[in-house]
Amino acid sequence: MTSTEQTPQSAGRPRSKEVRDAILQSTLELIQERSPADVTIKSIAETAKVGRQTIYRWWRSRGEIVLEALLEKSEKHVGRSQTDSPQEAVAQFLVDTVEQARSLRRALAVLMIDAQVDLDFLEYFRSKFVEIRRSALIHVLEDAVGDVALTNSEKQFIADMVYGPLWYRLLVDHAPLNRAFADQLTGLVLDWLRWRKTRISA
Amino acid sequence: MTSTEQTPQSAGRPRSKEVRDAILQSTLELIQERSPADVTIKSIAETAKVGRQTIYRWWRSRGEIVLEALLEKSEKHVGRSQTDSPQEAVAQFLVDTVEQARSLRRALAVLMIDAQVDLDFLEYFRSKFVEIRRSALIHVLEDAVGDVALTNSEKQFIADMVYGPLWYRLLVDHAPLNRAFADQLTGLVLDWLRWRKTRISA
DNA sequence: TTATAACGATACACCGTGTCTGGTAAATAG
DNA sequence: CTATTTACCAGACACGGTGTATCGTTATAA
Repeated sequence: MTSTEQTPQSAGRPRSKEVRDAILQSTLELIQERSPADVTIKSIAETAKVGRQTIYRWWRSRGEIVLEALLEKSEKHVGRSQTDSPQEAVAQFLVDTVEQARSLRRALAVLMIDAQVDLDFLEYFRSKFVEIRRSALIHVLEDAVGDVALTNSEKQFIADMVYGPLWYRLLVDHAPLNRAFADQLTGLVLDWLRWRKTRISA
Repeated sequence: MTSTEQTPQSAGRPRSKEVRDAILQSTLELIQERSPADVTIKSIAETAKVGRQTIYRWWRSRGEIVLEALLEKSEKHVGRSQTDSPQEAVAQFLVDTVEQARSLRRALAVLMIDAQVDLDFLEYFRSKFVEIRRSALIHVLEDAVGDVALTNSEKQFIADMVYGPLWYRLLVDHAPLNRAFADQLTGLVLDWLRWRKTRISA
């Protein structure tokens, strides 16, 4: 149902990749420059020099556009750096995550806004974005705990403890999304993992 | 600048408390019944059977109305229950906080939405709501650590660790705001306090 | 009584929404 | 080559919310 899925080229004029990219690019630019309320479908169409109907043909809402733009951007950003230990991998993951959240702050806020207004999009946002990030974190953590099996409840809890404060800072903006914050998260997570390893699994 | 402040009754017809209450009450009702996008100034005025100008005279935005309604509601809810130990006070505080967040979920989401759209309101929301709650939590925690002095950084960190996951669950709605969640938070906080007490203060 | 300000109601210009239509461009099927 | 199909831009449309202004009224202080 999203614009990423493509029909097997049946008939008619094919979709223009240039137009699609212009829309996604213009959306991210507008978010940087304007207030969320001023990033409208109309303003996106005008900035991308595109007919408004073209946007409505491929996306159902502003949120879907922003989400697709972010997903495409993060795919290019998969340059994983080498680390010596699984613990360092956790630290690196959190530094990267916090830095990404900082640089994409405004776009992420728009995603969360639109998810609150549109329940269908909240569902989509959860499955295509939130859960992917949570799984990635948990994967890195499981490498760090070694052969200790984490329960489902523990996985959910630790994911909340990382992404909760992250989104909270991103939205409320009462404290910076900087290296110190990433280090605090790392400390908490690694301490918890250590404590978990030395415990007899019930 | 808010409607709670009153001029010292100079001249002219005084402000109607009935009208004010009707507006706040209608706002909370509408939030329960409708999507955030359908809770408009217009719909609030119609539901409260009030002129639209009357609303604009006392509040600058939808967010301010919702915030004032919530603040008034929580003031009536100050019935603190007695607890034996400071640790139990922490547990009780978190149970109450999670339960409040659950029951006021939709209104709180509207607050966060409006804070993202309007920077002035974000500032107001932080000072009149977020920081108050953070201070209350920290106050309860300081009773529980006894004579150990918490650094400012530690206070901010622990507040993020509680309110972060709370808002995250409230907004993303991937897991319930129930007693189990409150207990998880309590466990984390009390473990952290124990660990903090046994450490030499640097 | 007069001045002042709140209140309900209504009208207004403005803007974004989502849909539709017309004209054109780019592909496939026959 | 022609017919068909679909994408694309442009413009128009009705709808609804915004924030302001105005009018008649009501309630208070001086």
